[in-house]
Amino acid sequence: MPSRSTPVRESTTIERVAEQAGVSAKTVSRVINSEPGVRAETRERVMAAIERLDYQPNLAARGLAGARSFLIGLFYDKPGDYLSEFQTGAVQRCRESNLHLMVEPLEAANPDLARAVSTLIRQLRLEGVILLPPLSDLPAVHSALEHAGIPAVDIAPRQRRAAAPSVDTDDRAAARQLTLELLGRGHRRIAFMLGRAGHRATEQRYLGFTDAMQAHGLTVDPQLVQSGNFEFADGLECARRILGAAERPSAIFASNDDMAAAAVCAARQIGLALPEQLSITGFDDAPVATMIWPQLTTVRQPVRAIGRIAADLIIQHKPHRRGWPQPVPRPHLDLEVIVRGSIAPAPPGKT
Amino acid sequence: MPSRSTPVRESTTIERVAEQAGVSAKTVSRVINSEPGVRAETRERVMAAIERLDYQPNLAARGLAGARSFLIGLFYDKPGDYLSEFQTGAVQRCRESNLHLMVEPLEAANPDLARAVSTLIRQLRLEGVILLPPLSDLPAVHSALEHAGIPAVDIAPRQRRAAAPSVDTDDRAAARQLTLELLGRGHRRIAFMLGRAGHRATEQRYLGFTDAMQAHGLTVDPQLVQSGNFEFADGLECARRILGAAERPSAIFASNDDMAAAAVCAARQIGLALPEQLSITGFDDAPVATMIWPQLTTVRQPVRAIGRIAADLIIQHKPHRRGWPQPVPRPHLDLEVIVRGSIAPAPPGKT
DNA sequence: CGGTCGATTGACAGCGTTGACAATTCCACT
DNA sequence: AGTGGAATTGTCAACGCTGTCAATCGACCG
Repeated sequence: MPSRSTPVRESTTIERVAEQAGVSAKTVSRVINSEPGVRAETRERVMAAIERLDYQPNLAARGLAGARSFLIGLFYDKPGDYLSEFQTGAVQRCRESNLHLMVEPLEAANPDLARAVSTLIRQLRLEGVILLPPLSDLPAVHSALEHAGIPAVDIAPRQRRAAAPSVDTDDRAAARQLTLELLGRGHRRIAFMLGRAGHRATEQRYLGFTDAMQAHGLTVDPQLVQSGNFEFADGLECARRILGAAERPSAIFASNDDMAAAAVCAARQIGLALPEQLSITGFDDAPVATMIWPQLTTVRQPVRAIGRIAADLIIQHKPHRRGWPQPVPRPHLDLEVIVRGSIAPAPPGKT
Repeated sequence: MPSRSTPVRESTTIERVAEQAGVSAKTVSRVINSEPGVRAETRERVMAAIERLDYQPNLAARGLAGARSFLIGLFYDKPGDYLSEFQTGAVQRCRESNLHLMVEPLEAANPDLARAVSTLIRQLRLEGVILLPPLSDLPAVHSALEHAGIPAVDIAPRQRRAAAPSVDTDDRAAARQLTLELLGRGHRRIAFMLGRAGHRATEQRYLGFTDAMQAHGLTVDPQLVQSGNFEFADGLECARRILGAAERPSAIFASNDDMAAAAVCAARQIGLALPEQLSITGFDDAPVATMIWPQLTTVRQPVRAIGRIAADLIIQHKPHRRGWPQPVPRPHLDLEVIVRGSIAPAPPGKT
C-alpha cells in the first residue's frame, strides 16, 4: 500500500483575503497591522475573510517589505534553569505581539564576540536583544548593538548604562531581609559566600548582607567571607574554609542555592547537625533548594516575570527622535524571602 | 552636550558585493549558497568582496525568494535544565549551516494545540521542528506538522512513528547496567521509582531494571514499585511508602535524579545512614546529582549532543520523492553510568 | 449645488534575494 | 578556423507584503 505523501498546500496570500473581503491587499495589510484609518465595517469584513481562509501572514515577506523582522534575540552565555524559565516568560510576552524569540548562546570569553554579535543582528535584523548576565556587562556586546542601532535590555547588569533599559531585582533589599532572618534568630557570627566577581548579583547581595550587619552594629570577619563563584564545587571549598575557621560561624549566607547546597554538604561531612548547629541560606530558589534536606531558606526570583518584562521593554521601545533621549524604563521587581528548614535559632553560648 | 544618535547605517546588499566583484548578483548568490558551477577564481573574487564589505545576506529576503526560512523550531513543554542544554547543542549545529533556532513553549495539555502548532509553522515557514517529550508523543502535534509537510524529529518518543526520524538514547541498556551495579554489590531487594506514565524514559528504564533483575533470577516486589512522576515532591511520598514497607529494601532505583534526591531526603529523615544502610541511584546526571551528599550514582545523558543530532537530522533531511519513503535515521546515543557515593555494598544479613 | 477637507481606500513600486532559463564563454576536436 | 557541448554567468521576473502617494468618498459649509 504505497503511501501518497501529501504535498505542501499553497498557503493563502494576502491577495486571496483581499479578494474574499472585496478590498485591496493594502487594506488587508492595514487591518493586520492594526493601522488606524480603516472603517470599522471594512475591518470586520476583512477579519472575517482572514478567519474564513485561516490566513497567516508570511513573516519573511512582512519583514522584507516593512524593514523589520518580528524577531527578538535572547543572548545568553550559560544554559541552565534560569535561562529556560526566563525564555519561557519572554516568549509569552512576544506572542502577545506576534513576535518571536531567537535564542543565541554566546561565549562571554570569546575574543571575537563583537563580530559574532554583529553578524547575528545583521543577518536577522533583530528588533531588539535581551542580554542575560554576564553578557549584559560586556562593552563589546553593547557597542556592537549600539553601532547597529538595535535596542537592548540588560538583565541585572552590574552597572546601568545611561540610556539603556534594564531589568533588575532588588537583590540588595532581599539580601538585607534574609540577613535579618538570621540576625533575628540570634546569629551574630555569620559567614558569607560570594558569587562570581563582576556580577551584579554578587555585589548587591553582599551589600545587602553588610547593610543588615552594620545596622546591627556587627562587623564582618573577613576570614568568613569567601568566594564561591556561584558554583557548587567552588562552594564546597569555600564552605570548608569557612567551617575550618578558628571560631566557627553559626550561620552561612550563600550567594546562591548551589553554593548553599555545598555548604549543607560540607557541614554534614564534618558532622554538624543541621540546622541546629549551623543555619544556611541560599538565593534564587533554584530547584535544588527544595531537593535537599533541610530545605533551603532562600529568595525567590520571579524569573518568568522578568523574562516577560524584558521582552515588553523591547516591544514598547519606540525609536526616539534623535538627540532626545527618551526616559529609560527600569522596572524593579520584588523578591520574596522564603523561609524553610535550613535556618534555626543560633545555638546558645555563641553570642 | 546633546547626544547625536547614530542612525542605522544602510546595510550592504548583494548588489554592492556583485559590483565590487565585477559579477552579477546571481553569481554572488551562487557563491553564498555554495552552488556548484562557479569557477574557482570567480568564487574567490566574490568571497573577497563579501569579506571586504562585511556583507551579511538578508535572511528575510532569502527566505521570501527561496521559499525557505532558515528557521528550525524547537517545541517544548516544560522548561528546565534539560531544555537549555539541549537547545544550546541544537543551536551549535544550526550555526554550522547558517540556520537559526526558534524556541516555542507549547502546552501539551492545551486542547487547541493543533491550531497553535499550525499557526506557528505557517507564520514562520519553519524548515523543521524538533519535538521534546512529551510533545513528541502527541498525535495532534504530529498530524499538524505532517499536514503542513514539515519534517519533525521526535526526541525520545514513546513509540517511534513509521517514517519519522527520532533521537533516542538506550535508556534500557543503561538502566540494566545501573541495576547490575546494585546487584553486583549484593543488593537483592531493590525498590523502583517510576517516572511519569506515558514517557518513553519511564518505560525503558523500568524495563532495563526488570531485565537485570530477571537475569539474576530475582522477582520484583510490586510493593516496592511506586510512581513518582519524575518530580521531587512525588518522589518523597513514594520513597516514604517504599521505606515504610514491611521489609525494607536495601536499595532504591529512582527513574531520575530529582526523585533520587527525594529518596535521599526521605531516608535521612528516618535516620538511615547513607549509603551504608540504603543505596540509591538516579538517572540523568542532573545538576542536583552532585549537589547532595552522598552524590548520586546515575546515568549521564549527552544532552547537548542529542540537541546537535536532532538539529542535524532536520538539516540533513531531504524531501523525498513522493511514495518513496527514505530510510529514517535513528541515531542511538550511548549513555554513561557514573558511579558516585550513593551506592555501597548491601548491608549483611539481608540476602 | 459646487467646493473643501478629512477619512478611507487603492495603485504601484519596491524590499533583497533566488528560480528559471537564456546568453556567453571555454575547450576539445574536426 | 569551425563546431558542438559543457561550463559558467547573466537577465528578469517573481516571492508576499508594506510604504508612498494619489484617488475616491462623504459630510458639511456657504
